[in-house]
Amino acid sequence: MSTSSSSPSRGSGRGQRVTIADIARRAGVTSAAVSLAVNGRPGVSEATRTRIMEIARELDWEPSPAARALAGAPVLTVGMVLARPAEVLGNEAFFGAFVAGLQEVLSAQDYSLQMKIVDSPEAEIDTYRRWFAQRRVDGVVVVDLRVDDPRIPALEELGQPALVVGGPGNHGSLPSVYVDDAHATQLLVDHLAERGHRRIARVAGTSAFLHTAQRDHAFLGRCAELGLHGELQDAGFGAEDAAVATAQLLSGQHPPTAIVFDSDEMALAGSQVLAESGVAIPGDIAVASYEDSPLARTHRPAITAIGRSAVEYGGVTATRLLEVVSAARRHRGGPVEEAESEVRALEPELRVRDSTDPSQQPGPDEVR
Amino acid sequence: MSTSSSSPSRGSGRGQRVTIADIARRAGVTSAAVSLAVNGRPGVSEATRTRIMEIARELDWEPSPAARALAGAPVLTVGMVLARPAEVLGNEAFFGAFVAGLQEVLSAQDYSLQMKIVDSPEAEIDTYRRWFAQRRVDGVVVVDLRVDDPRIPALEELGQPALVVGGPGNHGSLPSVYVDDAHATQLLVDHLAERGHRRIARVAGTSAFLHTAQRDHAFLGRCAELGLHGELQDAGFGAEDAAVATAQLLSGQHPPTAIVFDSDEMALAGSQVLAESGVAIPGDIAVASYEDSPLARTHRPAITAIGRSAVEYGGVTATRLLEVVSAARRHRGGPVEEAESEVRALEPELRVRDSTDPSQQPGPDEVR
DNA sequence: CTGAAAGCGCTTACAG
DNA sequence: CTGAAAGCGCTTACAG
Repeated sequence: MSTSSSSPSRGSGRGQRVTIADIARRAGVTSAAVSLAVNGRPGVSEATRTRIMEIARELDWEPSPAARALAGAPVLTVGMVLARPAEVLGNEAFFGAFVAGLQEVLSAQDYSLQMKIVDSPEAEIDTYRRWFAQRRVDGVVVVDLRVDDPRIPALEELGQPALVVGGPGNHGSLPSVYVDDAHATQLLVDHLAERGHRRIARVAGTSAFLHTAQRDHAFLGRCAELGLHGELQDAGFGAEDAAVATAQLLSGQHPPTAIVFDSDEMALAGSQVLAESGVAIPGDIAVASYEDSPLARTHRPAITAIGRSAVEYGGVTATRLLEVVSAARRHRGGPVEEAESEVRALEPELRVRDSTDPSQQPGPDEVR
Repeated sequence: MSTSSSSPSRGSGRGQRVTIADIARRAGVTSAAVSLAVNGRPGVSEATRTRIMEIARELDWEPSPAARALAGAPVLTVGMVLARPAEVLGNEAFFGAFVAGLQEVLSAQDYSLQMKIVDSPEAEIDTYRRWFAQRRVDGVVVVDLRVDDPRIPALEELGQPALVVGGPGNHGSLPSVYVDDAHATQLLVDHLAERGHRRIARVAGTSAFLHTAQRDHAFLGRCAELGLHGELQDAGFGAEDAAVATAQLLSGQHPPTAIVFDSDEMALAGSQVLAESGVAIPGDIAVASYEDSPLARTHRPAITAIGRSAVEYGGVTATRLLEVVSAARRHRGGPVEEAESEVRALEPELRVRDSTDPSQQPGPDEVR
């Protein structure tokens, strides 16, 4: 089969990319038919579709995302922008796993993820505006939801597919997925109460984040319900702030007998301070974390933590975002579907370890 | 100024996007002139260029990446694919900071970063192939360099802009950036030798990685030069493997008096094992890490570590990749420039702390 | 179910 | 320095 049959390539043919025109020529159909065939759309018979697909594979054809996008098709990319100090990303066990979960689902649907790090909410909003104006993305996922988040009204006004990670509530008319922080809080408090603790402190991360506020609220609420003394101690995010907060708790009039930290990093830093001060864990003070990680497991005592399966959380998020994107595509311009606009991604789970319960033996699931 | 002057929009004008044609009409020039003007290319007078730019801003014009790409311009995106278990990303302080450093430089040049997580080197190579075939990216950055890395020949064959992070050496004909692991190793060993240690162990990560092999080699070499007893203990990456390796070292005939770990996570896990076994740090055994992090600082004793400024490393990488991309664009098809094809990104720096030297007082730089 | 055409929004030679 | 045109590789109505 000689490939050089017709039309000597006009112009300076560099690269000589395979296009649907090449496939059409070989198959003896028009390029429109090829388009329908490879996109699995009705309009061609099953027989020709099969033939076209075979030729496409034979020719090693790869669709041109640029051409597709220019012609109005989805660009098969979703975006996520992060407005946090760069270094923080590396210090959180949660984030990498969440991204991995996102990627897994997106890749399976041939979608890619575009990420950008900026240094302010304004820059973040501006990025959304430009991404959509340029048609760089089909939708975005919004993380680090804040209590009074300026991104929500901005995205509502843009009217483009966006999925909010966080809640419940506070996501305006945008669809969202969330993990129930109130429930996680209850699991922790109840567990500690069962172990006989009456004075519990919570070392909390940045209060601007919605989930921090929700944890605070649930914490104080649950403590009140159970007749416990609940104490809040603000800290930024990060090891050093947590260490300072822990030291402060120790120096108080009536130090707590249990401390709950907002992340694994904070719990580890706090535990160091306790150990250094000669405080036994959990003998004198019990320790627990809202975030699990390998270090939380290998630490001695191993740290009781909430497991959230960040990978799964990411997966649910991606799945939902893709739904939102295709729904928006279906009825363009129409309002985003209201039904089920808020989805609980997964259930938090309490992993009890030595730091709150010395009787715990590392089970087989801890060994890997 | 009425906007409705000419040509009633043909077709079903939805969205009514602003294009260079609109700008051209307003400016009384051709759209080609607009293209030249907004791309800062010669061919239009300074006066018209200024006028065009003003109109573009007035009209809120955003270039269409799809149209640009289709017409042959760069797509302003670089890619990075990761073939590691998803969860690992979250557990390493290095990675997030590295990505942040990349982003910072890329964003400033209006480039974006596309990331993908896959589960094998084959899938990674396949991703490169498709990315370039589809013209999704202008170039890629290759991380986690392995000793005998199949990606190198694959990328050489593709002949597309790619920058290898790692080395020195082992990057074939591709350009690379690296941090001198041999030097870092020497800093660590020399420091421990100065403190009087004669039996030093190194708990090493996955030996498939080139930098692990280079550290191994440098470690044994430097120990030999100084007449020390150097011992290698293999471990995967991650807390649990490091804990096991540390326990093994302790149970040996002649336990070392100092242990160097390949990452902060490993050093923390190993330190736990030591503490649990009643081994004093640094009294009985000194501990050091190839990777610094907030937890390494807040740990007690604070852990001596190599500082690499992952953010800066990422920045240098991005800068170099952009150079490679534009060089490739300049002389298309021609060979990639050979000169300076291997760049040392930055100098490792030893941060001495209590875990090797109890006399260290936390300096003002440790407080933040 | 299939064919021929217009159009997406740019860039790039190529004449003037 | 400027104008008119072709072309990048698809998709999408619109006729047959």
